[in-house]
Amino acid sequence: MEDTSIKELVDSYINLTFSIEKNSVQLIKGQIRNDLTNDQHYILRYINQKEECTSSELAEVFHVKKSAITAIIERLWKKGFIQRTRDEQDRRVVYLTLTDDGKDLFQETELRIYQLVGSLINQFDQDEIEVFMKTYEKLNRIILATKEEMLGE
Amino acid sequence: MEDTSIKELVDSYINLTFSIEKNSVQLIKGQIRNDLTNDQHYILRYINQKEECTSSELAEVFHVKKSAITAIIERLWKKGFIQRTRDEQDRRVVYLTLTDDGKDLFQETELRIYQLVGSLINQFDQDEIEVFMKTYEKLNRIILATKEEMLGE
DNA sequence: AAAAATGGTTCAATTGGTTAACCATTAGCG
DNA sequence: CGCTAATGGTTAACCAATTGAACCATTTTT
Repeated sequence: MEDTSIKELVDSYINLTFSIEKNSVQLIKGQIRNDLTNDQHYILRYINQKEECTSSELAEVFHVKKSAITAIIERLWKKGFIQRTRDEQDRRVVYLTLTDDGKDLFQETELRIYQLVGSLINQFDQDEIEVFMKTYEKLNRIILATKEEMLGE
Repeated sequence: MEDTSIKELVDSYINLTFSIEKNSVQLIKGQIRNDLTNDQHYILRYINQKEECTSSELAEVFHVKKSAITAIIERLWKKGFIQRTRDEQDRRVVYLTLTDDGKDLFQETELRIYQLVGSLINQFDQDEIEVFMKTYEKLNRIILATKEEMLGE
């Protein structure tokens, strides 16, 4: 492949990614209760699907420092969506879980997000979806590999 | 398609998107000078490729309020990357352009981002890329249409 | 000429992020 | 055993990004 077409390809990819990302964020925000941000919902999701979830784990998955997680958890805790329980075996550890309120809010919001994303996906046909997801997964693997390579494992 | 497989599909899509997005942001951040954020670079890019760029336009494209743009532009202006010139025809309007420093910084950073994205894309073969980009474009169109539909055109 | 709309800015408040210092607790090792 | 790492989490100072509301200056509309 010559340089010009690679250049154009990268160009399209960057522009498409930008557009899809910005507009998706907006669409998702439309499904989330007004006093919660998208990332706050994603954090509820992560805690919900984890058996035992800690701040350190969240910091790693969300690619931010632990102190940032502390602040976010504090806000969600103040709103009554999250519980903190100390591990009695290792008293440094604090486990995060959703309260009943937190679970209710999460389920309700998640349903709406699933309906939204489902309605987007439904506009593609089976073949398209399969091929796309396969490449999308490969892209994910390549990005992860590149990241580990660049940031030193 | 039955509900369970749609549910799984939406699940994979959401998780993949999350992972790709978070990790891409990190990779891109690695290509950008330390005193600039990713979005600041994207704003330099947008201004660079536009003939005449205004705050209102940026606010629309980046899906934030004009006051947020004012703040970002102010920071970029303080660093000497951006110029503001009043339109003498319509004295309400302020045109944004890159200074020479801004252009230099932008070109240099953009080159590194293109190399990064190019190296990712190069790990796919021609067919994969073509099919993926086609579906990716369709996804973009569908998201835009859905957005207009939901937010009332 | 008066009223409405437009393009930008300012300001207070909230959220999210970093760095650095710190506390409590546990793990490792001579 | 006891001192030193290391670990998990919090706190505080600081900055960037964002919103909403009020506002200024300048067109546009009526």
